[in-house]
Amino acid sequence: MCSNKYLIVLAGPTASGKTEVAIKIAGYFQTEIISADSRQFYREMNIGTAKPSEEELAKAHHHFINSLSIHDNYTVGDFEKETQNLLIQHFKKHKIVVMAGGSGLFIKAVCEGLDKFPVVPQKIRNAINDLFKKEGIEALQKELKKLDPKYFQKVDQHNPMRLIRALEVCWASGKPFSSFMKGKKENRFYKILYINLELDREVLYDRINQRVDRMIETGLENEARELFPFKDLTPLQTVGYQELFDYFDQKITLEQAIELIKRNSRRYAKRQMTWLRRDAHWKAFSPSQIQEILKYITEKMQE
RNA sequence: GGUACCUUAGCUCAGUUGGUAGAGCACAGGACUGAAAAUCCUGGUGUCCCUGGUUCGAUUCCUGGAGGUACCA
Repeated sequence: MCSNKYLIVLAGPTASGKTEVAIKIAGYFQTEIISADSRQFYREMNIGTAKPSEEELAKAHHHFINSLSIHDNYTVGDFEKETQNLLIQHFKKHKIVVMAGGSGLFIKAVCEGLDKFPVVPQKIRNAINDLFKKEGIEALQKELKKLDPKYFQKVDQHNPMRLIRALEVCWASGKPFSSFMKGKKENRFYKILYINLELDREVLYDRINQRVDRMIETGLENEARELFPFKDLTPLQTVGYQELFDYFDQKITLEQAIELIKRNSRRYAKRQMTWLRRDAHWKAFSPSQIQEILKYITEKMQE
């Protein structure tokens, strides 16, 4: 397919400098930014998600940031759909757009598409969660083995979330989960440039640790305290909040919570890098190589 | 200054009746199609403080250092 529309995907681990680089790219090409940071969508979460500041948000239009409440139910499927609609509109007038974020699955959904699965009523998920709570993972394994033996062979059988997800689709549709999996990549109507920000591990970890200290200084504890009543909501299953919730519950001290936020952020960054590593299409830059990045994009668009 | 105890992985420590060692955490690698900042799997990374002695062989026993902790002066 021939297209002169370009989606610039800017990824990289947390604290690698995506926000700043994305704003510079958007500024240079006079375009907008689509966020692919699944936690920055939520209005109620600010400091802990390292959301762009007011000042940064004013420099470029950011889509999806502050678009949701923590009380909303939102899935990566919704994100894929909304982003496609947005891109259709956007590319009518513009040639290029930037998508920046660290949520690998969300990026994949936009770039390659997800298979279509039936909508699962909340009741069904609750029922399966109850089953898990009462009878353990063995019950989930047994049930999935029965309903979708093909996927059961493939799935990580020790991972309750994988099992629950597959089972809820089986229960909701009456068909095996694997029957919905076509595994075919979507042909997008735009071209995609994959850019990945990389830093030495030591430097990255140092940035993460310092950023956590800054979050604490700027009031993360108060932000988390206001969200404490909602600590069981999915959006709050997030590094930087769960640790403080444990502190509020007097399970750990504040100092311990801060150390854990740092550690869990480092681990999160490591998982992000693992996710990005599995595809070879990333072109790596350091966050300071703005000129090189702009040049790379410009050259690619002329090809 | 004296006495006692300690020194083993990045950290806290266990252990080796003398055959070069193992836990927790930290860390590393990986998986991952609607909970994804979630969830799950795998992995010990080492001048056993230094020096000399005994011994086939010393991280382990003995001498002498160095550093640390506690108590007594």
